[in-house]
Amino acid sequence: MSQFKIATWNVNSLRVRLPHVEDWLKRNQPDVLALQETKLPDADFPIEAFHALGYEVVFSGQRTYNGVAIISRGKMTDVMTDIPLLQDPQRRVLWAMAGDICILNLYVPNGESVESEKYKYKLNWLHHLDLFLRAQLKKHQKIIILGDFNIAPSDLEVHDPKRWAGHVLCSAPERKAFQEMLVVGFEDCYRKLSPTEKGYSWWDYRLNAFQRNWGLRIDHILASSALAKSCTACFIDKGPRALERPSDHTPVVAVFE
DNA sequence: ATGGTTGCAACGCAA
Repeated sequence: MSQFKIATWNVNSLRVRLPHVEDWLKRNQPDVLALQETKLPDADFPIEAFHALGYEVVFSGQRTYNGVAIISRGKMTDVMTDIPLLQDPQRRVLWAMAGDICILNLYVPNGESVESEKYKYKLNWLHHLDLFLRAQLKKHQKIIILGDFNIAPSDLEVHDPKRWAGHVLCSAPERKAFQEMLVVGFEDCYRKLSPTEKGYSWWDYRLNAFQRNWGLRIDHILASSALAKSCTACFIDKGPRALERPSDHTPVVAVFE
């Protein structure tokens, strides 16, 4: 493999965003694209649209909420849709191998607010993810974790840190859980290549947040140490967020060579 | 910046 281009995009309904995704694939030609919030039951997944563009697909969906998919140029094997020991009816996890690289596509729970039961669910979910990652790192050298983490890892990833201080997506326990992933053996590709740049991947639909650049960087691509060495680029493509009827997230891309 | 918008699907829930 000379070059491997991988991207993540929370599309907030694949039914609505399929034209954007098709157009983006044609223009950007990634080897792998991980999607979150497809909001589609598996029976309704637009398999043919991706085959027509020369891509294989695997997906784990549900009606109305959540749903993840991996779009890949090459065949995928060893597909898993759940974190062991985490009984979760919500479809948020998709693991697959593409060649010798393990891909883990995540739609981490949002948490709603730090007072919410959903926040407890988020932290428990992240704890089980940590256990799973430790186990997988013992078996595999090359792992990429990517998706909507619903965590802004530091104040550098927040347009207005004072307004967000202590709130969900920015709270200390969430940031600790993210930091733990780096400690066990992953690197944040965007931060590795752009140590001080303020780039966001999500902007609220309300109050013209995108036009005002009131955003957060909550969509991430993490690479295991063995792979991170070969990451030559990682960038956020703001283009799709500026289209008519956009997702509230925009794609994040990483290149390995 | 404590209101506001989007998607789903049904007039509320999740983000």
